[in-house]
Amino acid sequence: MREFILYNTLSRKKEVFVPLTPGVVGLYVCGPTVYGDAHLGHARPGITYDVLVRLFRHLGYKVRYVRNITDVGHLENDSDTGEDKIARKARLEQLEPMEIVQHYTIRYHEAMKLLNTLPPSIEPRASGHIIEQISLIGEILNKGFAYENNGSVYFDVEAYNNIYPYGILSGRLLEDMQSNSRTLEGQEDKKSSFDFALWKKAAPEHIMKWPSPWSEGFPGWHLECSAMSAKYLGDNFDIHGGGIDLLFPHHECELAQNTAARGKGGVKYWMHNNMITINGQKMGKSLSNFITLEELFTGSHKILDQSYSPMTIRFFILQAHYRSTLDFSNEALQAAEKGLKRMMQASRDVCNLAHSYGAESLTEIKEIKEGIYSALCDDMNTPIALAHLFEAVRIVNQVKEKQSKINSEDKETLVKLFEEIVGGVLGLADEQSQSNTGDVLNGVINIILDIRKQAKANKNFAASDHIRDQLNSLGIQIKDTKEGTDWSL
RNA sequence: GGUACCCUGGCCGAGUGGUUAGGCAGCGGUCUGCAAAACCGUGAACAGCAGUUCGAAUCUGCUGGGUACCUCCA
Repeated sequence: MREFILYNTLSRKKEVFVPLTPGVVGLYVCGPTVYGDAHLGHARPGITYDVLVRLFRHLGYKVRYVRNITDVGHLENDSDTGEDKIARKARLEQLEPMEIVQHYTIRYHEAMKLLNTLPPSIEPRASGHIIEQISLIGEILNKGFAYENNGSVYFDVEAYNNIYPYGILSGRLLEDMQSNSRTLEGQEDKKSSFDFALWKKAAPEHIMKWPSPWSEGFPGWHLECSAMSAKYLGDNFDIHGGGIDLLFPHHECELAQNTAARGKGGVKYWMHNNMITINGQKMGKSLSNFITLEELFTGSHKILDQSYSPMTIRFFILQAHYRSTLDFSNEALQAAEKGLKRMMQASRDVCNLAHSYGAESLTEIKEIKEGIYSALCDDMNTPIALAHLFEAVRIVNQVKEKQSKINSEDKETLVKLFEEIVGGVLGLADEQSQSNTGDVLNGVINIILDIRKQAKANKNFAASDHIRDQLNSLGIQIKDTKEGTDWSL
């Protein structure tokens, strides 16, 4: 099996990936808090970890991919009065919290499916794992790294920091943070502002609450990932992923909880995707400068010049390395759209290439293949892999245009590359296939094109142009090629 | 204020010491009744200054500009 290199946030270095169990990968990724529509920012981790999973499977690993749904415990802020995000949305829309959760979970799944991401192996919900979370709080309390106050339980960062280093993941020191902290309102229950809630006592009117040894309440946000990752992947597992904005405090707290309860962090490789920016600024809910995926797919947002297909978004994201920020702009999306179109055209053409017996083998093709694999296995460098794939596109086109020849073995290599890498690992599906337009429409258009062909043969260009214009006004594009006339909606 | 990161050609975006990234746009060409599309080819960059080095986009320092995290955020 080929060596796979992965950047580990914990060590701040690229490391050779060695799974805890040979041939098996356990991956946990922080999923969405379902209180709003998925936006372009959500597409980044969705696609990043999807490609990671696809790549591991392609390389022969068995992967268990766990991605949670946060449906409780995620507060608007860290003060005692901070409202649960979902409860708040439910109050505003006069719905049950679980109606909000159901609605946005379904919509999230739909968006992820359009982006051609594979579903996770397990998709646990925080509200379905209250028992596990309560039991984890008990362990942390027993070890002396948490305290109860007024029905709520808080993680004791200072006590923890006396034994284990708090801040190793995000690279900060508690002392630094203490000397530079802002004072927040409404934290009377906590010993220190760095302490974070493991269990919160719920107000009487609160719906999302469960009984516990301490109070009727609900679990803290950071707790769910510790509890659910351990449940489905074990106390030790290979990779924990998520957006880089979750590094602190979420992942730092998770690591602390794991260590406090079990004496070890439990995660071998921490992996973080970077942000998508808009005009150089992070795209996010709190900044309300985000574009939802639906708006992108339909073009219904004032800053969008046009709509962009899910695969365009996917391609756009894959053209940047996952650890780099990626700036959104119409220009960049349009460039991605055209590049993708060319890639997919070659992907379709490669199967129909005529190979020549006795044509010399192109060493370039082997180099391209090697380049693609080594790029993907070097911390999942998809932009480099795509660059090599575009070299393959050029070869396909040259053969297609009869500017060069290819033997059957090389052709097979190319076919496999497009199938297994473009379609399989990168997950770029062909959106242009006409199979879904219906046989009747296909037939009708073919009849019309046949009439136009006859008009052209008779040099009746007025008639042929008229047909073209009429079809155009219906949104059907006509392309005259050497082989005949292509059309697309 | 603390910590970290970034600044690459018109745009997006790879690249950690010496060789063409790639995509889009541009330009030149092929094809075509025309158009569109498609295809081929191609010029162009490393924020500024100083240093290390035989040699730096790549290492070091300074200056300028920007971003992220420190409160919820993918």
